Amino acid sequence: MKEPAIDGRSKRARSQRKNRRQAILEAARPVFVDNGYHQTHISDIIEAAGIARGTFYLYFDSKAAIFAELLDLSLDEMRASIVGVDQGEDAPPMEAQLMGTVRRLLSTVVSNRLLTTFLVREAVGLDEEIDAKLKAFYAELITYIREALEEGKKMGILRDLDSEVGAFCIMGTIKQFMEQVVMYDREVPKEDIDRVALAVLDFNLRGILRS
Amino acid sequence: MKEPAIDGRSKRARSQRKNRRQAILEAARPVFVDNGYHQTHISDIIEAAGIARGTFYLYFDSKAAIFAELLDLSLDEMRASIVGVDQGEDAPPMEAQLMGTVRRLLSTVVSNRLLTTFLVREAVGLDEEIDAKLKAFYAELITYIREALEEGKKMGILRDLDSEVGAFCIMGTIKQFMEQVVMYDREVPKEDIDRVALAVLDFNLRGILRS
Amino acid sequence: MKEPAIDGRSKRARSQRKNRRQAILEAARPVFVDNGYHQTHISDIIEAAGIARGTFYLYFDSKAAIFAELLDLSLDEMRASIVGVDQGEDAPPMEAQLMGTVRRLLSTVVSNRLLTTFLVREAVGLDEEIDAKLKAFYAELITYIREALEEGKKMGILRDLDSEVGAFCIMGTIKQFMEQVVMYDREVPKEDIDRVALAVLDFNLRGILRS
Amino acid sequence: MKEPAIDGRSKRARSQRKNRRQAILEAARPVFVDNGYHQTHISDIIEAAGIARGTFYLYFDSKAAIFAELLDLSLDEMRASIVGVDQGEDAPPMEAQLMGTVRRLLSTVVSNRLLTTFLVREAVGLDEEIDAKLKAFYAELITYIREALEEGKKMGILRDLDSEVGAFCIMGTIKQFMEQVVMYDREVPKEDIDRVALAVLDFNLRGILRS
DNA sequence: TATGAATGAGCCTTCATTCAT
DNA sequence: AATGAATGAAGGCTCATTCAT
Repeated sequence: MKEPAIDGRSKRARSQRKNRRQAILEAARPVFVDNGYHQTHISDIIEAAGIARGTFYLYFDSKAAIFAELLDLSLDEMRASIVGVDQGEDAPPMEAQLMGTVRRLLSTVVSNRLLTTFLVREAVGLDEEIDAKLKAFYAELITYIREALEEGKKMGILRDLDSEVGAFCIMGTIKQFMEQVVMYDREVPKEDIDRVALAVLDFNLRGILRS
Repeated sequence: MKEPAIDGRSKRARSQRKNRRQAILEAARPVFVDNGYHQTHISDIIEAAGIARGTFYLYFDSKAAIFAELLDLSLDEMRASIVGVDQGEDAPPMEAQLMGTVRRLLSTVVSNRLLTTFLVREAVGLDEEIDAKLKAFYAELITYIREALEEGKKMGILRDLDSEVGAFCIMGTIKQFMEQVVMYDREVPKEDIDRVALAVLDFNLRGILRS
Repeated sequence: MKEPAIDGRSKRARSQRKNRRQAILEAARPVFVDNGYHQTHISDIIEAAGIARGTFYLYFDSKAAIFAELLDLSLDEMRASIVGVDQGEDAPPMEAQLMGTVRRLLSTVVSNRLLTTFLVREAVGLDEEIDAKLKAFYAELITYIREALEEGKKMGILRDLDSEVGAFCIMGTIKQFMEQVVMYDREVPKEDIDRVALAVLDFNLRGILRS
Repeated sequence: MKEPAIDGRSKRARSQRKNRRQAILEAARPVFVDNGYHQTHISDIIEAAGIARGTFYLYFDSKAAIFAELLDLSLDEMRASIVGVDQGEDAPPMEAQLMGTVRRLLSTVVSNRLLTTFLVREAVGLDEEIDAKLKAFYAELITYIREALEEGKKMGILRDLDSEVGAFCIMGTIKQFMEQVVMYDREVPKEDIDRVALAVLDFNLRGILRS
């Protein structure tokens, strides 16, 4: 008869613990984005989260730890916006799929400026571990693009270009798009996004030369 | 007869002063590149330069100041590797000029990894002033590219794309190239550079689609 | 008929409370001995005792309080191993009594290393109150010895030495013995103890000079 | 011609540096003695030394480091007050030599209460390294005493006792003497010291029994 | 001009204790 | 009585900058 009480308490506790963690994470994110990693102090985070100094350390090991976690969350959100190209028979045409991916990616970027800021401005050169994560993420992305390119070549859709170089060029156009979004932090209307996403895709598909 | 002597002396003094500054700058650059801005301490710089602590502050106002100056130098080197597209009558064809610029740019990047590291990894989010400089540089570059694109369109060489988007896409491919160079800091043979430079140019000109 | 029940309940409660206290004390002792006062944290104690943080403070006012209590227990155990020298007519000879005391003391020390560690290594310079307790205990011991010495002199058994100095010298030999035991925390066989106890007694009785 | 100037400067600097170190050490010693290691904060030391926080760290790596150095100094002072027993032919009689050593030791102890406090009250259980130093010192001392005892036995001056036990008993009487001095920190007149030193020596030589 | 000793604001982290449940 | 999340004071150490020589 005691068990349920204990369970209840600990369940509540566990849930609250999760909430608290979540709340601190959410409070910390904009602080990091606004001030940068080095100019963000634990004081800023706990003030934003409305908690005491010690409380912070109940949930996170260190400043680096909470930052790494935020970065992971961001990377996962980005990953989720990319889905593998479907190569099945009835799959939509490759071009449409790529368009979808680019559009989704750019949408994610635009609708989550905090995340983007992390990826392009904050998380570089801070820490071995953090650097490694970013590097891995980008490598992952480039591999994904390269494989899509090779598949496209095999299918005869794409011309015979250097997949490696092609992949990082595409990667570059996407990252630059992210930069632009972060840099001019005005609201971007949906139509604009669509227009730009299309233009970026168009650029990548056909280049700048008059055919 | 004294005046000239004095002049001479002060000229020599001024020149020595300039040399000293230069020497400190050159000593500091690799330190910043290797350790990153925050992990570079004044101690590291003065040790590398072989000067005393106080001496450093005779030549530079602060750590941020010497960094900003190094950044400026880097940006100028980059600028020097880009020359305006010649629109005169006897000018070489636009395509050749663009190719030349890209090739020069990538060469500069490769032959000066320190500089590149600065631009892509170090100088971001450190300081309002520094950020502004970088932002201005990239804006400048994008403007330059956009104008070249518009010129190309007017001349009928380029197709009718969104110059704005086209410009930042090209910018993105170049920056990504820089990243790759920095990331894999192995020696890159000249032929490889040329090959990749060509591939990047090709990508930008023709995209990935089979025509 | 209710009253007794209530009494019974509260008696049981009181008894449980006492048990809990006892359990915490016993759990804390080895922790303090192993880690030292400052390296022992409340976390260590409650983990060892299997109780919650708050529970600890239901039974003890503070870390210093539980430590002081442990020290008191240790001191009492030590005191119990010393009994007054019997000066009655049919009492065993003084020498035998002293021998007994020393032997008992050393035995206590050896069989209770935790206790000993407390007395010689931990409980020094921590706290005014704790220091005072130790000081009082040792003063008590010295007084006891001094009085025994004076009695011995009166009885003509002992030579005419400075009782004060003699007392603290004996005290010193005992404490050093304790140190040795603590320092080399290997198991010491009973015979060894006896041999060393005898040697210590012999030293104190006859000194080192060839008579 | 520059060399002397530089030398002069650096010599002065080095000398001042030494003085500063010395000054900080001397300022820190009583602070440690009065407050104990854990209750001594860097703030206390720099206040006592009249220096800034950072200055402290120019001369010492950490709080533990300055403490260890003070301990070393104390141990060396103690060592210096002990000289090997001279076993040459014309050497003064062994007994006189021992008496000299004991007297010197006790004198050192009395005239340097700070030092003694370190040895008996402060430097225990603080730190692996510090503990090791103390342990080594006492082991050294015991070895010294034991060898002297064995020599004495060989020479027929001392009776056939257990040298090991004898050594630590003597050690114990000395340490206890130190304790007493520290505990009652009143001024002790020279005659008293001599009287007590004699009494301690007498105790160790002849024990308490009427021969 | 050059030196390098001195400065001190600032920051992360720990941990004994409290208190709402 | 028991729990454990929350608290916040406190402290050791760093490092860019200053300044007397």
